[in-house]
Amino acid sequence: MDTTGQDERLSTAERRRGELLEAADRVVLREGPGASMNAIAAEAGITKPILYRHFGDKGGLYRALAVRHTDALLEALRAALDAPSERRERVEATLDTYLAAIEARPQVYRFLMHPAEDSTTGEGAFDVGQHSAPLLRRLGEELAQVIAERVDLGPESEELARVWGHGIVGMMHAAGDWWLRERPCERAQLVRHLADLLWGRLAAAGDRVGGPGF
Amino acid sequence: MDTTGQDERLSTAERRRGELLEAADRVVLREGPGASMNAIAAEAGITKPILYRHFGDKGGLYRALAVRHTDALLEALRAALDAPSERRERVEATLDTYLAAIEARPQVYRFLMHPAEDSTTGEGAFDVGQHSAPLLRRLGEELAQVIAERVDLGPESEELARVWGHGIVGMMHAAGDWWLRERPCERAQLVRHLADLLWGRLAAAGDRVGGPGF
DNA sequence: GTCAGATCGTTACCATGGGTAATAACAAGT
DNA sequence: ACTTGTTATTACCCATGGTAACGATCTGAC
Repeated sequence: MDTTGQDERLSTAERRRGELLEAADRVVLREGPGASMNAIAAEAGITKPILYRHFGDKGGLYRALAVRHTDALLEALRAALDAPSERRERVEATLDTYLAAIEARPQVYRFLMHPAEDSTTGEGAFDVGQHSAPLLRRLGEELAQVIAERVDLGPESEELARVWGHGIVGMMHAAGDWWLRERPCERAQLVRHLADLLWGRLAAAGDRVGGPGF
Repeated sequence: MDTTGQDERLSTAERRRGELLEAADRVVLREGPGASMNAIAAEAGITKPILYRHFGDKGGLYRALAVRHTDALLEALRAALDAPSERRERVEATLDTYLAAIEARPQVYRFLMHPAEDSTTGEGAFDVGQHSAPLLRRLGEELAQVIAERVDLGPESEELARVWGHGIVGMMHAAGDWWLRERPCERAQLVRHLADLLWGRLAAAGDRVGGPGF
């Protein structure tokens, strides 16, 4: 990713926009999603109105930021999804890619998923247009498409694929979120556990002594 | 009639707290999670400082509200989880209970899960202490416990159960969220699709023509 | 040279909304 | 009646998103 290099054929406005986004990124990474527009403007060496000229409102800025990171993550996931290996391996690779990403940059992840975080002064923190849902929905749709394209699911293929796409993404997200907080095991282990779940081990497992199992 | 309305002789702090919570509930249901403390106070027939005396800050109020609804939902889920039927049936009943709940009261659901919503004036909307994660984590832990208690998972039982608990809850949540937005099918159908996913149908399905499947 | 007009930028300001003194009613115990 | 503790109110602080009005600067045309 050549974010910093001086791009040749870009209008000054586009260049500026990129610079502003990077400044915003730094601030958000440092201060969390509650970063104020003033702080971002200061980091960029300018003042608020310019930010508003470029991004409309705070939601616009955050959306631009989110899109940027989401694109990067999606690209990585697509690579894992498109690898020429067996299905189980592919699923594990995808899960691992996602988890590795959120492990490597938890701040970015928290920004994308959990808009608010601190409440030092008196405001709580801003959500600004709910960018978490877009990311998850995008991932869900993407996965649904891959499933629909490649897995033979009979007549209800389309519908099933979408349900599964969103379901699996949600599973990955929730498990990852919990794992990131508690770190109860290695990443590889988590990946195996989740793949096992997807592979129907819950259905296959026997009941425990004392009654019918879940 | 003075400000409080029809109160006989009931000045207990707990009663008041309950009344305030109900007023807050009405406002949040009407105006969404972005409801201001002033609005809530007005609905309750009192003023801000009283709310702050009772709940500390906005996060406290919203947390109290969330706990209340979460408790109700959890109770319903526990009933489905504890039914004396077979595992698959139980899983379907639990999924259906959850989905029926969010279908019946989407406003409540959105409040619990998606803190922000509108941005009429100029602020975006407040998250206030992230009450969505607590709900999901609580559900995840609860389910993990049920799984660990009743399913025989071998040596890693504990760990597996927690991963699965959070994973399944996340799957349910994400799929439900998407379903609620797009309504692509009947609830029963969604339940079946999700249960199928949990039952390993993804692993069992064949590849589509043209290459290895996901 | 100088003037019109986009850009790019700043200061000063508004409105909203969370949160908190300072203070007023008012009940009861003495 | 005097004190005391609870309850509620008014009036305020202050941070933040968002904007209007104004200034600087660079470009090309005449």
